[in-house]
Amino acid sequence: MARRILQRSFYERDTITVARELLGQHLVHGRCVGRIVEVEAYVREYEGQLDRAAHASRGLTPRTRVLFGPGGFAYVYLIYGVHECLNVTAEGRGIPGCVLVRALEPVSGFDIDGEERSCSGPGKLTRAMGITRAHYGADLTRAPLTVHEGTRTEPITAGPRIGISHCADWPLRFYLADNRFVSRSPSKPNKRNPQVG
DNA sequence: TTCACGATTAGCT
DNA sequence: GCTAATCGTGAAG
Repeated sequence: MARRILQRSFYERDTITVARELLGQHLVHGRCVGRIVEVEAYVREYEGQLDRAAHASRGLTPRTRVLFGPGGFAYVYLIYGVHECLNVTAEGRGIPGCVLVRALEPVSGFDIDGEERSCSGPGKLTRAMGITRAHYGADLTRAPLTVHEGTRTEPITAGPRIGISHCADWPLRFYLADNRFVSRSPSKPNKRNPQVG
C-alpha cells in the first residue's frame, strides 16, 4: 500500500473532469481504504445555467467557505440532521466546484460484520470510515484523510444526480454501472426525478 | 430570534 | 412506495 497520493494539481481542474477521474481512486482514512465507485459533481454552472442544487449557489457563507478556496480540501456537512456527507473541492480559489463521494468499494480496514455494502451511500461511507465534520477543511494531500492513486478499467456511466429538486435532469452523477457497491441501480423515473424527453 | 427545509437512511406497508 | 428521525443552515423579521 504505497500508492501515490493525488496532488493539488489533480483537483485544480474542471469539476466534471475531477469527478470522473476520482472513480477508481482510493479514499484513505486511518486503516480504512475504499475504492471510489460513485460520485456527483456540483458546479458553478453547467451549459450556461447556474447550478442551483449546489450549496455554493447561495454564495459564500460560513458553511460554504471551503468551497471557495483551493481544490483538494474536504467539505463535510450534516444532512437531514442525521448523516454527514463528504465532498472534495475542485477547481481553484474563487470557483466553488466540488464532488460528492457517494459510494466506495471496501478495499481494506473495515469490520465487515455481514454488512458488505456499508459504504454504498454518502451517509453510510462517512460513518464506516469515521469521517465527520471535524474533517471540514482538511487538506486531502496530507494524512489522515487522503486520496491515493487507484485503478479503473470499467466504463463510466453518467446519470441524473440523486435527491435534489433543482437541476434534477443534469447528468452529473458518475458511477461504474456494473459495480455492486454503487448506491442505487440506474435511476428509474419518479416524482423527484421525472422522465424527460 | 424564528422558521422551513434538506446532496439520507432504515424500517415499514 | 412512504415516512420518521433530527439539527445546522441561511433567510427573514
